[in-house]
Amino acid sequence: MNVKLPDGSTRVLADHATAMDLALSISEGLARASVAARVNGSMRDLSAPLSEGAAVELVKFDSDGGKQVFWHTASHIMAQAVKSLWPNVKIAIGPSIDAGFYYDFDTQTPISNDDFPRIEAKMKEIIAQNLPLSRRELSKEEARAYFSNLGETYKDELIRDLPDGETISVYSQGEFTDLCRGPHLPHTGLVKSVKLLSIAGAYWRGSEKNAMLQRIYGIAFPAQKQLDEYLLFLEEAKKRDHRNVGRTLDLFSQSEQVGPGLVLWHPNGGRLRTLIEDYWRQEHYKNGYEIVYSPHIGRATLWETSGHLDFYKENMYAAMEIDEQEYYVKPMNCPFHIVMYKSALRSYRDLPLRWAELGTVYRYEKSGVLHGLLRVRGFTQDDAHIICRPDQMPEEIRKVLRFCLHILKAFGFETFAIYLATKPKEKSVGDQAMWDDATAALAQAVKDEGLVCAIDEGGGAFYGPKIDIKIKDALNREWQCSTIQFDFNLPERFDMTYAGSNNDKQRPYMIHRALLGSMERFMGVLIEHYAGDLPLWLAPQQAMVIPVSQKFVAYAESVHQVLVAADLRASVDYRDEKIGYKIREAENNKIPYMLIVGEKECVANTVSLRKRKKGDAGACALSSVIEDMQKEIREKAIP
RNA sequence: GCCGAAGUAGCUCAGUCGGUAGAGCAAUUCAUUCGUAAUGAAUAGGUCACCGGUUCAAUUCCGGUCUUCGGCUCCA
Repeated sequence: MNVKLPDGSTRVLADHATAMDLALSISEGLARASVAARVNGSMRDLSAPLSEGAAVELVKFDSDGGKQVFWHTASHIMAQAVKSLWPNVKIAIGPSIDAGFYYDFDTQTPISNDDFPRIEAKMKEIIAQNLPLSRRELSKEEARAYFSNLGETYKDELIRDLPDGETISVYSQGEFTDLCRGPHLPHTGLVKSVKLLSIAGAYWRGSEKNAMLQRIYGIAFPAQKQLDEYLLFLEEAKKRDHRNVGRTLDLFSQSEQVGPGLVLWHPNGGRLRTLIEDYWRQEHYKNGYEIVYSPHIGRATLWETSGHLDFYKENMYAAMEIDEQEYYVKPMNCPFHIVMYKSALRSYRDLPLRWAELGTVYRYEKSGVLHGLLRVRGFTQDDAHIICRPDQMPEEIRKVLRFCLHILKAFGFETFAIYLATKPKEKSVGDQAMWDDATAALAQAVKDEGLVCAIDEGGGAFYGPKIDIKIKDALNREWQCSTIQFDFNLPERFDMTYAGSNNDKQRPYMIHRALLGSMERFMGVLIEHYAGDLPLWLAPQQAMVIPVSQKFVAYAESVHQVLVAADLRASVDYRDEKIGYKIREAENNKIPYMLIVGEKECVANTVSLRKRKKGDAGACALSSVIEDMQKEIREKAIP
């Protein structure tokens, strides 16, 4: 029989040959490295027989699909190990994830990380046995009977919910059998290295109403070296953690006394935030926005009109009474902007209006979700509302998307993942034509910018479709910051209107958007992206003048004066310490420029330049250092 | 909110099978006046998260609360 390979060539194989046979016919190395096969576009076991004319691609670990198969098998191995150590444990689900795998268990006695070595040892035994994974297909009834006999009630429930008549596949390795669509590795021996990483609770089927299961996360690789590299990566991520960097750079803190999810910005963090905000304001004015301010609280009637007291109350803080009137702390800025809109009659000639506010909002977030700067209870959104006519809408969307990317790029983010969320299936407001128009405009804007987006079908808010932009950081992790959302709800609720050209009442379109998301989250992401090594234009401290000894303090001070006069953020390390000590500290504090001054510099009227992480660069004229710095600032150069 | 783990000096962490605690770094003082990632010595610093209970005695055991961490759910 003939099969087609990805390069377009065909290969002749014996009848009933498998993908493994194909691999072996090409090379033994390929056979060893293959984890599965993509046959006519779908993933199959290497042991599955091929059919005449099939298009076959051998999948190795280094592809996304290969990793999925590999980690999925690893999760089965973990489940087998756990079952063999605790036979009464019930197994739930165990998929591969972006990085590794997990398996959910229902356990009588809790498993803890102290048990990881035992589980890992057991897994290694299973791996060493090179157990083949074999696939079997059962009818729904057979499968249910099989798993309920074993007392695996979760598996039974999963099968129960599959469509009738569906063929159900199970995979076995040794004495362990699991419900699984597959495919899997041909045998357990391919998993050369494995490490369990963490354990956490997880609801069965992700619902708070269901039982809490124990989820064990792990990672595995075809070679020990890859595991070592991955563990190194985890360490790197930990080093970048904005909570640690924030402490060492003295950017911010949180306090039990102040309350969870509330951020204290220290002078360094305050400086960074001011720099971001100043740039943000400047760019908004340049791009046709006006900046507005609104209060932190508003009367209950405002939130009744907006619908927040109906739909968002659980996220809002309790009312406070002022002069026998109820007031609420704002969880959003939009109602204020709308009331502002309504403070005057608006004409079609006035639109579009683009109103931006660095609006500080407070939301009750469940205690368990708080996380450093990334998830807090009080935060400042870089919010804006664009109020426009329907005919202006596509252009406004294009503009806001372009503006968004412009701002994000200025901060050094170059790659994005864009998601277009469409009309939800259940509840929504606004007629279908508006949804279609708006969704099409969003999709078109993404296309016009030469970008691609993933469609999040039904993922929109009930009040309109949206685009979410996730930025990818230096470690390729995605962070949600920007969002561009249509709102068909609030203009209606507040009865926003403008006078059309015939003096008829028209309803404007309203778009909410945040570019950075919130100051808190964005700064958290920024810190992790740069691991604290901020670009010069954002560095709270741009230069440190370091006198070699106390004798040169006066000269150091004169250098400092020149830097300050040039609008650079500099200080002098006056301390009576050795130069190595002061340099070490400046490096640890991620100060971009160190200007060392001693006898030589004092005499020659120069400075000795040392750039962050780059080491000694020798003597330079102070003026040329300043020029370099100013250029670097102007260009927002990436370190 | 739920599951699990944790909270000891400013930071990172030891420790006490119940008899009120220790290191390194940081800080302060003194000496040193130094050339590109840690000079030396001394000193000070803790209601062992908080509140109860058990006990002759609790930082240690028990209960509750708060906070943090890892997840789940949710989300800027």
